[in-house]
Amino acid sequence: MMAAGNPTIHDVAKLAGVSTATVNRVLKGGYVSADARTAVETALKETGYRPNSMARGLRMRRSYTIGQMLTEITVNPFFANVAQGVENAARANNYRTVLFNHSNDSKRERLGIERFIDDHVDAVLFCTSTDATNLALLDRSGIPYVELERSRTTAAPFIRVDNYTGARQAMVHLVELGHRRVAFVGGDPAIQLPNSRRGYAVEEERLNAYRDCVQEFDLLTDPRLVRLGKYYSMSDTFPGASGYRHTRALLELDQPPTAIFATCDILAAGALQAIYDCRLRIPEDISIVGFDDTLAVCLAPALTTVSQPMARMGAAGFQCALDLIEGRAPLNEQTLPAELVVRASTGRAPG
Amino acid sequence: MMAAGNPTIHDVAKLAGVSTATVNRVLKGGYVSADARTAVETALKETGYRPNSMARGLRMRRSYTIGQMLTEITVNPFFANVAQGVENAARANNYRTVLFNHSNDSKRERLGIERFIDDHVDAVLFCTSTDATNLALLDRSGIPYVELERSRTTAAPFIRVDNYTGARQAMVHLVELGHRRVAFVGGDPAIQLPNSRRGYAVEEERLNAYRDCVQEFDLLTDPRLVRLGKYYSMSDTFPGASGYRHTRALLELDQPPTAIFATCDILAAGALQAIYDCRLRIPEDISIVGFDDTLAVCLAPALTTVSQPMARMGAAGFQCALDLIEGRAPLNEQTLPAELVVRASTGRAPG
DNA sequence: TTGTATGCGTTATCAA
DNA sequence: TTGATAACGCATACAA
Repeated sequence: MMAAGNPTIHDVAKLAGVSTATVNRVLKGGYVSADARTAVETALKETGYRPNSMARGLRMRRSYTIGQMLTEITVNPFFANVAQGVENAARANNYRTVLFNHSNDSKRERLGIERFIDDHVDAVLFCTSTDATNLALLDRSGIPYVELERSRTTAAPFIRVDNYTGARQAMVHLVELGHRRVAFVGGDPAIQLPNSRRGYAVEEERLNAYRDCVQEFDLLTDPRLVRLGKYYSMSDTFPGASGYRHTRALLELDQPPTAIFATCDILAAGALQAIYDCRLRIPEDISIVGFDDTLAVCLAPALTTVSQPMARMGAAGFQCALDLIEGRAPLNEQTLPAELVVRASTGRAPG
Repeated sequence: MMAAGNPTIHDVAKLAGVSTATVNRVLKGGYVSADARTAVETALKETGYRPNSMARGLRMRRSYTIGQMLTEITVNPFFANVAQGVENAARANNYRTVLFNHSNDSKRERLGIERFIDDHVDAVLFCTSTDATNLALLDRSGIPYVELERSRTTAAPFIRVDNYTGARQAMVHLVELGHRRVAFVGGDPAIQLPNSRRGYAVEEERLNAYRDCVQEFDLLTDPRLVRLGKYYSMSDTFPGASGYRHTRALLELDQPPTAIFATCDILAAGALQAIYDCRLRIPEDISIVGFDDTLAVCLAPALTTVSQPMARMGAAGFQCALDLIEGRAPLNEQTLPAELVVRASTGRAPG
């Protein structure tokens, strides 16, 4: 029924008794007589013809592939969710995606970008990039890119989340529950990789929201309540180890906090373990809010957290990339909202 | 310095003053004079030439791409870990991978396979496949495939994990801690998708290990202690919801178990929530063991679990695929060990 | 309305 | 040791 290998457009043409140009016309739309059309259509069915994407890519000088550079899909589910959002949008537009995880290693990222260039990806999406000089490689190859979550450059479109407002919701929620001694466990703006000059840094926004709320609602001010570090570790066996350590330290304070705002679910997971070890009860003894909404539903108790629109961010990123590919000019910056999801880890302040 | 677009092998040839054939020879190895070689090498450097993978793929009738069909990367971290293992092995062999998630929907899987065929992937890896008739599509296109974790066919290479021995370790561990009333919360062999005739089914193996140990160690036999269902739900907001429900039911028994073997970390996460709600203490009041080692380290308390060699499984799967592609005959079946990791959720039986 | 012919960038055969 | 050339499968300009 079928020759060796997959049928080509030539096979279809021969079977239908027309030229490849005619087959192409019924495929892509164009002037075709009714007779020719039906002949081609039956031939199409008979052969089960499917175009060869490499040949098409070569001819069209377009691979219909976009590269996704991720920090590390296995370490934080955040990335899997973003990737999924990109993937779905891409599929819907007949695009495929190729992933690469750089593990926050700029050299690895460079390798990945070179791979992407070899693959002739039509664009690349970063979530997130480590280094502006790597991005320059893409500029040199004329490959457009967009940045998600964090940005290293001001030229490329940037999809961000409103971390400030999201973090603020978390704090307001705690204040409304009567908490006045609230700790912050989160990313250290200082140790983050060099950012662009856009003026938004994930860490700063979250920390600023905390500090502003401490002021505004006249909460307890104590520098020991603010614990900065990394969101998760690539090297520890447990990525949330630092959340654990910070929380242990907080609980050993003469006056421990009644609530902790851990600005990443992974950090919050570590915090939950520390609290468990100290035999404290959540939320009766202490409340905790996370950020991201990744692990949150899986933890015990289910975590109140600031939910990031991961899939939407991915989809928006893909749309920007497609605009760039097709010569349209996307917004240089888009801000998506984050929203507090209240679950079981927050309650009225004790005492 | 560089013309529009990426440099081609022609650009290199012209710059070096040789033919493309000579450039190809220095690239791929062959008889080249010292003079020509140095000329080409400098031209290579100067242009920053990188071969066009689509042109190569077209010419070689090989895409250097393998398709990865996953159940759903965002629902169970298991898949992200397997995918990562595949990815790393693939990169090391100059292969790239393309992912597709079917969400246990056989129609979606079919769509994905058709995509893979269009992409002319050289092979596909399933983790896991839903339907043997979908696999037949690949047979028809002459695309080899391998199955990971579960198999629907006996023809394709199959990489499996020794679930029986893994589960047995968990049970023995509990027995050694003095538990005699042990519950099983796990997958129902009956509701699983139709399996191949290989005689191993993940669910059966785990359940059999449980049952054998109950017999062998003379543990309490009570049908109410065995709770079967799905490992995780795609539709609930919390994939571990059924673990929660089963555990609640178990705790309401007149004689609740002193230990629960939940054969998936997601199920175990639900169990932990139920136990937390009931204000029981782990492991003082009740012990719990999971399976997979995905969420385990993140839970409170850190979960004792049977660790699956996810990355190894992915790497082995890729190796099989490569063997198939290059005409070697890989083992038809490979069994990888699973190993108990003891953490904080298991302790001596109370009382 | 249809067919012919060419090129996309590689690889590899063959003749020189 | 080297270069001209053909072919992979598709899309399309141009001719008919």
